[in-house]
Amino acid sequence: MARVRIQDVAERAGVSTATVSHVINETRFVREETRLKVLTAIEELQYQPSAIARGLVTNSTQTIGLVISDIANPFFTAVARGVEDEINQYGYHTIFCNTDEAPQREDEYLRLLFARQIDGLVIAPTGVPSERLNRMAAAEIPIVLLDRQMPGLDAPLVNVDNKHGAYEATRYLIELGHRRIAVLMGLETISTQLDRFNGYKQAMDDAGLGVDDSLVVHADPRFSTNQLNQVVPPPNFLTNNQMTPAAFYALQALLDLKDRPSAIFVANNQMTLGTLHALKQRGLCCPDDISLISFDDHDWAPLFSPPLTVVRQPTYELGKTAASLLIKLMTQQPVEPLAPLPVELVVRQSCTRPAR
Amino acid sequence: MARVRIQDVAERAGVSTATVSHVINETRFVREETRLKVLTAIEELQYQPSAIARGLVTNSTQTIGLVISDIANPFFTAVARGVEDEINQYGYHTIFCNTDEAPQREDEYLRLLFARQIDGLVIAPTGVPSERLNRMAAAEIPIVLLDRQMPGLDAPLVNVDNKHGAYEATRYLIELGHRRIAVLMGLETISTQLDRFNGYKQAMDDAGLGVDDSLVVHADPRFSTNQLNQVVPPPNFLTNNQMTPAAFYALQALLDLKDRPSAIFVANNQMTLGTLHALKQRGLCCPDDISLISFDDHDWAPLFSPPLTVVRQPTYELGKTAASLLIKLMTQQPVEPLAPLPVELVVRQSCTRPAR
DNA sequence: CTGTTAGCGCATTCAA
DNA sequence: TTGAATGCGCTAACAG
Repeated sequence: MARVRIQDVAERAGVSTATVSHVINETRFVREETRLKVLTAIEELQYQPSAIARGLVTNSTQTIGLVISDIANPFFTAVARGVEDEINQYGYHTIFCNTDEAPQREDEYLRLLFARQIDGLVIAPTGVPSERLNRMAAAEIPIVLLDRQMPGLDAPLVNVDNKHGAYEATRYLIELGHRRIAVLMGLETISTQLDRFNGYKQAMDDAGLGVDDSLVVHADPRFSTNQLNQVVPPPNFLTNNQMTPAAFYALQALLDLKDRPSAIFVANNQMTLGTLHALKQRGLCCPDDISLISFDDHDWAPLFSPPLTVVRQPTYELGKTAASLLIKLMTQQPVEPLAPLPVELVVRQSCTRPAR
Repeated sequence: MARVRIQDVAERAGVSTATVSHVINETRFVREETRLKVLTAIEELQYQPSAIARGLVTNSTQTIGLVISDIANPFFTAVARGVEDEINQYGYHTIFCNTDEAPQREDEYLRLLFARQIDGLVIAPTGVPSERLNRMAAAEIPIVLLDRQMPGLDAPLVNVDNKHGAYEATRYLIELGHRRIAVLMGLETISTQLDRFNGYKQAMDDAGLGVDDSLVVHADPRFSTNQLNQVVPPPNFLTNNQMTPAAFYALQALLDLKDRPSAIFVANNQMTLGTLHALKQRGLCCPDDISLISFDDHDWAPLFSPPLTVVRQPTYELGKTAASLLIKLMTQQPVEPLAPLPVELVVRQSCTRPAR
């Protein structure tokens, strides 16, 4: 079944293709009578204009790219849904790209998105400087940075108040009486992780505690499962996200410490999962043996044992806001810098006063 | 900065556009010397062929559509990631569409996907007969049904063994000694839900228990929060998925029963969340007051209180398989019907022998 | 071994 | 108030 073209409609309606085009796009006046003829023909033929052909001539595809780390990461699925919902209202479609934090994958996706002539881009960059991203900016493709800063790139950023959230989390622990507070961080190239570390540091400094380097743990997703197999049997995770096992392994040394910390601040939800499994495997009880507070809430958190105390961030809104900003950029509306979205401490039961 | 075109490359390399096209696509022999000239020009100009223009002439876009209910549903995010990973290996991109189970949204998305000339479609249909979907099939767009059957549509289905999984879950409860076993189902238009109900029914029948209609609960997502506001204060869910509150409300009558069931089989993960919140709000303890088994596992499940006993389904593989089937369809390879993917009972601690 | 040219399906300028 | 003709950037005959 061959595709119905605009010319088929024109012939059936007894008009020119120009007229058909104009009634479809409402781009110049057409006499009501002929307009109806055209509309009827369209209906009868079930005509659907080709977005491809249209894109070629208008130089716009009504498509945006969304480059994130991993759609299976609950944080990003909520964000993605926010982007999608907002952008759809304006007739745009989204191409999803999972980088898994690999700069090379990021680059490859950007190449493809450019080839596909996207009208705009929302990206949570891996953080590694990207020549291609700069070129896209130079080619005047509207870009919005999502969640993470990208030094050297002149694009608006939509993020949450990471530093403040981390500060509040840490201060909460301090107020409960904790002194030895560990922090579990992910990749340092990600500005979000740095911001959260700085919030932690500030709170420790403000309390006169300072940062004990032995309590700062970095989870490295490249540190694969195999390397520690002999030491600790790895739990089976369904997700193929490397951040979770990385956290699991990174924590082993910390938990081996004679002078174990009494509390830990975990800087994202994927690492929280690894942390909980590590505690469980050692038979450590949270919060009795160790208090736990983590960044990012979700619907399951209150059902955990114990219910998780978290810093909640407005994930869905983050996505919506980024998309809405991109719309403005794409329609040449003025855009001013945005304040970070507020976060909120949600106290449940995974933190308690330290023993003794 | 104007876009670099194939002609710019041709001029710079001192050849025709045809030659440039052929070295890019390796579609006819080009003398090594000229080939290098072209490659150099491409490199120097940072030339990126326009996928749009190419699509117009080749009548293929290297894009597929993925129509699901909600990317924020953990089941579908895993599936989506599977589809994405597989399809990317073959150079295809994915446009995601969330129907939220609304036939109207489904229709609108299908319209847009058709306009965008997708090369193939993976769809978990709402189940409502779709004229447009049939037309797409008639237009010979390769289609793979994901997870759910669509009567009247001649397209291969990739699903899991829902009936068997539900059977095993129910039999497990029966073997524990339960007699009054409730089932919580979602929309009846979704074949998956029906299959699971049938598995439940079969197990009950085989055990000589039969199905007690008062223990069959249907969660209806259209039954919005407002309608029961006065009766029960709704919990605040972060997700905007309606299935979760729907389950929460649907369960109220069941839990009000004088002769409450001693166990419940919940037919998907979104409803499990609502169920757990409903139990929690009433101060009902699982598994002491009521045993719970549900369909679909995830990484958080073992960390719950209690750790959830579930029927695990291979979500990621489901997506991969669907995509791989679509690839075959799109490349005219022969395709034979696929057996449902196997599921697995994962026993944790949310089920116990009934009291007394 | 390479170049010329005709469209792909549409929006849009210029004429009428 | 409408039509004819041009070209978006590319691939694929056809020609040489």
